[in-house]
Amino acid sequence: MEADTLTKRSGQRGRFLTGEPHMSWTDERVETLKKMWGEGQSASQIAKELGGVTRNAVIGKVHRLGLSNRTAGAPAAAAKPEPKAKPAAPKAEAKPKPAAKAAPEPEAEAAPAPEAEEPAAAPAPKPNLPARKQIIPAGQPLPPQPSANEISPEALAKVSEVEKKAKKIGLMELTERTCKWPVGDPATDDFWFCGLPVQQGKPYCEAHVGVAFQPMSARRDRRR
DNA sequence: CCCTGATTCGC
DNA sequence: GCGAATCAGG
Repeated sequence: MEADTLTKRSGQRGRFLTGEPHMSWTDERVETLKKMWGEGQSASQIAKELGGVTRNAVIGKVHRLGLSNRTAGAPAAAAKPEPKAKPAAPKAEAKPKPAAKAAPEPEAEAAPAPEAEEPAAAPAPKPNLPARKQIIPAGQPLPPQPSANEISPEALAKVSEVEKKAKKIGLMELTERTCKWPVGDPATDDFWFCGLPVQQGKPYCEAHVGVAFQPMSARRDRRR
């Protein structure tokens, strides 16, 4: 019957949250922060989720809470040489490197997966794959891997065309705003990602979205 | 260019 | 305590 043990919920004033100018770090919000940070979410993602705060605010809070380091099973291989000498130099590491071959980091961007109408269990796209050898290094939610499929010739043509304009970026350059369409063979030097601006809410650029998300109307009839 | 976290410092 | 500005890096 402790009525004041924590009174965590008594902090809510009589206002409902809706675009409040001053978001404070309520117990609830801090909880979310801890949870997401612990999960490896980025500060910007957390900030977006919480709303009303910037990633700077999130980072600042994280540090104040003393959770600057999210070591939780991840190797991290942190090389934390005591910062000194310069007032601004302790900048090294602390970034999730997808190239870590010692431990897969369960970092997921949470694929938005629009169009949830049809059970698109079978991926479809096939950007570029003359041979049958796909050995994706990272074991993360990469875009649907290629797979023989019938796609509108026009869509494919569009892809072929867009591939010429593709930025041809590397894995490191992938962001939520870059088309994540893989091209080529990961095992060769001829592998890259489209990198063009993605379509709102989708992981690929317009051209690749076209072939990635087939309504399945065009792909049915595949009996053999 | 986009992004990441780290730190500083005025509020 | 808070977070914008800044920094340092990928």
